[in-house]
Amino acid sequence: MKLAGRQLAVMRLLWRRREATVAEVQQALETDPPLAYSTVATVLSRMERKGLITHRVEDRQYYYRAVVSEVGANQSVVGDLVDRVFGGSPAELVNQLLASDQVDADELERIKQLVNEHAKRTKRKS
Amino acid sequence: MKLAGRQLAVMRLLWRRREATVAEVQQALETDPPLAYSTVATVLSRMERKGLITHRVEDRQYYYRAVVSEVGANQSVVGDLVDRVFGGSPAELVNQLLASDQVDADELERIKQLVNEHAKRTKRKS
DNA sequence: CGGCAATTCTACAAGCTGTAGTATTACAGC
DNA sequence: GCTGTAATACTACAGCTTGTAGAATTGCCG
Repeated sequence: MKLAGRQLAVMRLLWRRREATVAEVQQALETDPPLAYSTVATVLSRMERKGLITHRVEDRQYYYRAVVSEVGANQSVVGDLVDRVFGGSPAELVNQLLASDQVDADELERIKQLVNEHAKRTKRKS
Repeated sequence: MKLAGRQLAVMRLLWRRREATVAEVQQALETDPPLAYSTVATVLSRMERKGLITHRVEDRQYYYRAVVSEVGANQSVVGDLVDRVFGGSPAELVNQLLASDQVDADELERIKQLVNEHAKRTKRKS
C-alpha cells in the first residue's frame, strides 16, 4: 500500500484530525489555486475504493476518516522495504541507514535507546 | 529513483554480473515465455535514459552495466523513506521497524552490534 | 415545485511500465 | 559493391495510476 503525493497529504490530514468533509480537506490542503471541490471528492473516492479511508454520512455530508492507521501504514511501508530490498533482513536496513550519513549523534543515541528498550521488552516476554 | 518490477530484476542482474549484453539479459531473466529481444532492448534503453545503467560497445554489441551501485540505490531508497515518511528522523524508522514484529532475537542482536560499532566509529571520527 | 449543496459520473492528459513489431544500420563475406 | 545477417533504434499500443475538473444527479428545505 504505497501512498503517493496528494494521497499522502490527505492521509496525513486525516491522521491528524480523525474526520473531515470534502470541503475541509479542500481547505486544509492549502493549495494555490485551491483544488476544485470535485477534484478533492475524486481523490477521496479513489482512496476509499482502495480501502485507505471510509466515510460516514451526516446531514447530507460525507465525513471521511482514515481506515489504516499511521502506524500501520508506516509499518507496511517499512515491511515492504525490508522484504523487497533487503531480503527480509531488518538488520540490513539498519546497516544501510547507519551508512547513509543521515544519522547524527543525536539520532544515533535515540536509536541505541530504542534498541536497548526493545531488547529488554523482548527478553521479558520470552 | 525507485525501481519497479522488471527494472529491479535487471538491476539485480547487473549488480551480480557487472556486464551483460541484451541477449544475456534476455536469457538471465528466465521468463516464460522469454521476452522478445526487442522488449529487453527497450527496457535497457529506458533504464539508460534514466541514468541507471550505461553501455559500452564492442563488436557491434552493447555491454550494459549498472551505473548506480546496489548500495547507492538502497541508500537512496532508505533516505527517501526517512524523509518522506518519517520526517527526516532515522530513529523513527528504527522505531517502526522494531515495532513491526519482523525483528527476531537474532536480527535484534545484529542490529545492536551494528549500532554499537557505528557509535564507536563515529566517536573516533569526532 | 425550485433551488441549493452535496455527491457521483465521466473525461482527459500525463507519466510509467510492459510488451513487441518494424525499420535501420553496419559489418562480413562473396 | 552488394547482400545477408545480427545488432540496435524507432514506433506503437495497452494498462495502470495520478491529477485535475466539468457536468450530471440526488435529495432535502422551504
